[in-house]
Amino acid sequence: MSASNDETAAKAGATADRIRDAAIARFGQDGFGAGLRAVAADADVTAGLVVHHFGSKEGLRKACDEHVLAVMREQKTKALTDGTAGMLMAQMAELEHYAPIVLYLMRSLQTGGELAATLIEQMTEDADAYLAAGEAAGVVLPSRDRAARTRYLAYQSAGGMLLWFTLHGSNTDPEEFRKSFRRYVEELAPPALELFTQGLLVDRSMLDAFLMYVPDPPAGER
Amino acid sequence: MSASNDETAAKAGATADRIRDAAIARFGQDGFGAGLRAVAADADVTAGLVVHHFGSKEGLRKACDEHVLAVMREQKTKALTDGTAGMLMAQMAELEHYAPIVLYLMRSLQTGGELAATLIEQMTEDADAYLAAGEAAGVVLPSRDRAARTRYLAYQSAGGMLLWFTLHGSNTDPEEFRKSFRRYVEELAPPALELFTQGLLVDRSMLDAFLMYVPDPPAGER
DNA sequence: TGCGTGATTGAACAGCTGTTTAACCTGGTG
DNA sequence: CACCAGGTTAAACAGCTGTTCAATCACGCA
Repeated sequence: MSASNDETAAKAGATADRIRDAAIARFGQDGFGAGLRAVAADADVTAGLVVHHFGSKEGLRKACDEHVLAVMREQKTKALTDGTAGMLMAQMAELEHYAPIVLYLMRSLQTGGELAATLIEQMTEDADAYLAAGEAAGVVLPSRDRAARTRYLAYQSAGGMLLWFTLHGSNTDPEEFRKSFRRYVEELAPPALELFTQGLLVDRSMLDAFLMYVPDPPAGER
Repeated sequence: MSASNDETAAKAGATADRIRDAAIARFGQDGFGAGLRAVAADADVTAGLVVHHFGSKEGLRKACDEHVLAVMREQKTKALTDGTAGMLMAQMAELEHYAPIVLYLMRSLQTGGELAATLIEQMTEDADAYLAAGEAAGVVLPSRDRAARTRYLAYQSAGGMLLWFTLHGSNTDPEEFRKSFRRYVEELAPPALELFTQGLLVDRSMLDAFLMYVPDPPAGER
């Protein structure tokens, strides 16, 4: 009894999960404008069953968001960085298995919304901790406004990646997505590291010129 | 005769232009999923007239792209930079008048497509010339791979701005858009200039570590 | 064995989409 | 004046959208 109970519950949950996973993949590939019937067909069910399980299309997307968020939290513990360049590669390799979820995240960033805000908020928190540790260890230079610098770096790196995939991403094939991701890192990591290492300008004149227009961030109002 | 001829032609062209401008504004605010009837209503015409003038929705978008591109080219001559911080402000102030076009460009970046690719290509070219001039003038540090660095900077800055407006942009109101744009520059310009001035890392160890994984960009294959 | 509950389906719904068609109206031309 | 071209409109088209409804099916429970 309990066996068949579990089996039924498992099967029922399996169907809902299958629909959710199909929705994540389909939304990630075609955007959130994809129709319910397309998602349903991917999961070998009917459109009516999708709304039966998730109430509405918005409910389906909310379920997708929550699941992606759960996976992110689960993976976050493993991703505690150590600061070497090899870790970047390792993370990237691991990402390949989670390609649909990464694609969904990219589509969320592209569209906006709560998940996207949460994602970059979490990225900012992680980067802040990472940079603070680096600063304490003496490998990262101190900043006039560390929070502002972290936010800047988070927006730039996430936005740059988003733009890259918006322009060069063959979002239909996860295999192509994997290649595109590797090319992105290979092409943009060297100049990024060079910029982080040596900067761009030879002196402080432009920085000082701009600081004359705006008050010092930590001092002024707010 | 010629007067009424011109008047007729002007009126006819004016209607098509009015539809195009309405489409630019509407697409910029609601995205390219906006319906033809919404665009038509904004221009006080019928949906049928829109397709009569532009053939199809894709034709309408193509006309919008071309017009935006033309405005960009026209404005490009004025925007020849001089390298001071004040020029950034001036450009920004001028942008406020072109808010619908800037919004349309942002939406193009968000959606992808030919215009978006052309936009960042042009940004890259401009930045490359700008950086080369700065390098020659001795205010910009040389790079291991100047093209890669330029591409990196273009993607990062454009993508960061895109992401900013995707998350914080009240894309309905052009007034709100203006405020959002100012806040973006005020919040992100200081850390950007700081990064450009002093870099982020204290030494070359991370750069050297990464360069062990990939061949030197100018030397290796390609 | 029968009851009942939940998964699942197919059909129908109203509303929107881009596009087509026929008619209308206005203004310039022969 | 008649005529034709082109701007403009309202209506209709097929197709898609999310959602609803009734019916069917399978299975656990008493």
